[in-house]
Amino acid sequence: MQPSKAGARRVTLRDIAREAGVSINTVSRALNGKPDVSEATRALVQAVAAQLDYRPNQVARGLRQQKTATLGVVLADLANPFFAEVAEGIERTAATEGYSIILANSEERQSREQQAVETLVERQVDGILITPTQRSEETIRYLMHRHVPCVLVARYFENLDVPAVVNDDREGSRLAVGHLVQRGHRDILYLNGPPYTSSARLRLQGYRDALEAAGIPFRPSMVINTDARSSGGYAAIQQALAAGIEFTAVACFSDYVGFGAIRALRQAKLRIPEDVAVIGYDDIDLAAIVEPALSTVHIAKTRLGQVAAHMLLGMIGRSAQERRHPGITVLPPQLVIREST
Amino acid sequence: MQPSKAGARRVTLRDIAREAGVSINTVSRALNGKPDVSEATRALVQAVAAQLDYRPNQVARGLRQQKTATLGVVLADLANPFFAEVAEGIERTAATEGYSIILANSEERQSREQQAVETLVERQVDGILITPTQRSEETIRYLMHRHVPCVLVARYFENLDVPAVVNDDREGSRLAVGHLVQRGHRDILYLNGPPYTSSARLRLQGYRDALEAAGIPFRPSMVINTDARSSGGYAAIQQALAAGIEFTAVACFSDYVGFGAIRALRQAKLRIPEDVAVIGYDDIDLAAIVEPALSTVHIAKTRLGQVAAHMLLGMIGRSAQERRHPGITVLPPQLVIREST
DNA sequence: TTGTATGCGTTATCAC
DNA sequence: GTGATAACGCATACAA
Repeated sequence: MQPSKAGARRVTLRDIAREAGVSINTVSRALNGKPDVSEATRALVQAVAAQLDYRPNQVARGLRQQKTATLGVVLADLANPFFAEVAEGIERTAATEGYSIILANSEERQSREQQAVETLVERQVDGILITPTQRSEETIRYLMHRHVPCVLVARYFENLDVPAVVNDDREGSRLAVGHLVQRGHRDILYLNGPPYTSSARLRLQGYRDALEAAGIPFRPSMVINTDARSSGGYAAIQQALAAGIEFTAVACFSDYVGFGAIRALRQAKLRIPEDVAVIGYDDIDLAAIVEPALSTVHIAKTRLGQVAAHMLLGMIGRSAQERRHPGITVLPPQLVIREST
Repeated sequence: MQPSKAGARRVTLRDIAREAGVSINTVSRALNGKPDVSEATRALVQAVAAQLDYRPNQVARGLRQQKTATLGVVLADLANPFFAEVAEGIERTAATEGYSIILANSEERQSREQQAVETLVERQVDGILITPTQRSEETIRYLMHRHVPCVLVARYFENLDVPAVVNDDREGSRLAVGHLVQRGHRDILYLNGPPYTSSARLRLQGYRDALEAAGIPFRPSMVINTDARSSGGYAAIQQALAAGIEFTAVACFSDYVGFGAIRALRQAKLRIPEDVAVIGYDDIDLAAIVEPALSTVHIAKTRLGQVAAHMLLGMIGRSAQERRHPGITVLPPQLVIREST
């Protein structure tokens, strides 16, 4: 018997059944380790299945069982190492638990996010992990309305009762700025991220907390909004320098912003950390590699993904009504002091 | 009528049919824009569908049509910005063409790669994009044997007739090293990547090409193998320094390796580029941001993904026999000179 | 123009 | 233990 000629139809349970001389569902139960099937026939069926190189059709199985063993993942920016690492964590635990992931990239755009979520629903994913754009709550409400298990990652909505796994952004930022204060800095610039994200708002709040704790008055002129890209950090520093703002340290929304800031600072012939200290946030792996190595706040990014995936899997396990909200899990950030402060 | 109570069953064609007072397949053709359905009933059906917030079940559709509109993507290292950007390109064109992607991460391990591919086959993906670990050809052969359309990305097998989209690694490396030569360097260290990958082998070859073109004898002692991580670049430089190898420039397998090299060089109080020039490969976005900005070879990573996805989609369009191999597409690299050379 | 019947590959519910 | 039979939701060949 020639296995799979050109354009060969895929082998199904029916083929095995015919070959083994048993019924189609005996094959099914034999292969799925169900009871009530003699060891003899089970062995026979398994042998035939192996010989024919049988692979179960998960699409058919998904239709029948109303369960696809698939998780939807929609990320705000796949090209950003932060999200890529989160994705890595998600993928790993999903794979370990026998789930596949369908990945979508919203590129921080509400329309793409909405589109992605609708596609995932149509594809009957068992649950969705999402780093929301936060430009609108619509998408999340839609998911809740359709009773699709959902966990927010890295960002969350204060006014929406949806499970989430986040880093303690406020605390992390407080740590970072507190560190600067401890080093004797009082004129600390803050390069903020997109204010529509919970992470940006909370990190800004942490900055204020740290100032307040040190008795340093908060000055709105010391915070500059950026787009969270390194070019944003670069532009912000140039802007601050041009405006004649005096500062000896700069705390950044992210490492990327920090890299841009460092670049602008250096071009202005300022030494780091002697003239100006710089601290980032996220601790992407390049932060440790760059010269000077960037002080920052470590987020366990892979872990974030893993924890979120486990939480979602837990929700999927139980039925709709007993599916109590697991609430918000907050992972502790960690200050990492390197060379830039 | 209350749309979706708690634990509501999903609305199907049958529900629309009942509500609209027509048959189930009239609904199907009305919704799918098929001909032979009066405009009146089509309008009615669409109205009812909208009112019930109907979403087609793509799993059922996939089973019926033997086509899932899904692409499998298996990446060697999701956390690596290079692959993340490739993934971004793939995802974007897939989404544009109405396809979803199931993402798997092989982490450069043969066992995970094999596992991933088998899962994708079971899930009936219409085709697979893969950056092979190249530790074994087994996986690819398996795919060919099963007649699953497949395109290799960024790496390829010289002895296997499989479509691929790659960067011209040999030419890119030749460009990079040629640039170093032109700057007057003759003692050029080469930090090699994992030799089992086609990209590493070809880039090493490009290094030799450039030396030969300049009449500089190749010395095996000038090439040091690394694991392609920045720590590898760091260690390689330390090793070279300790061994007393003399060099005025170092060409690297990747930007990551270059970053590590720069770090080691600086710790040894060597100035860049005055004492030692460094050039990378890939042009990940951080290369431009870092101080000194890294000279490198640009690969159109997103484009790589887009082209590969389009090629795969083209293969999926045609039937198995008329599906001639589209061959190997080679994208031109581009030398980017910044501050490190 | 519309409805009926069948099947995609699988699992589950029943008889035997 | 095992085997018919139905059903998951949809699309299609065919009948009306």
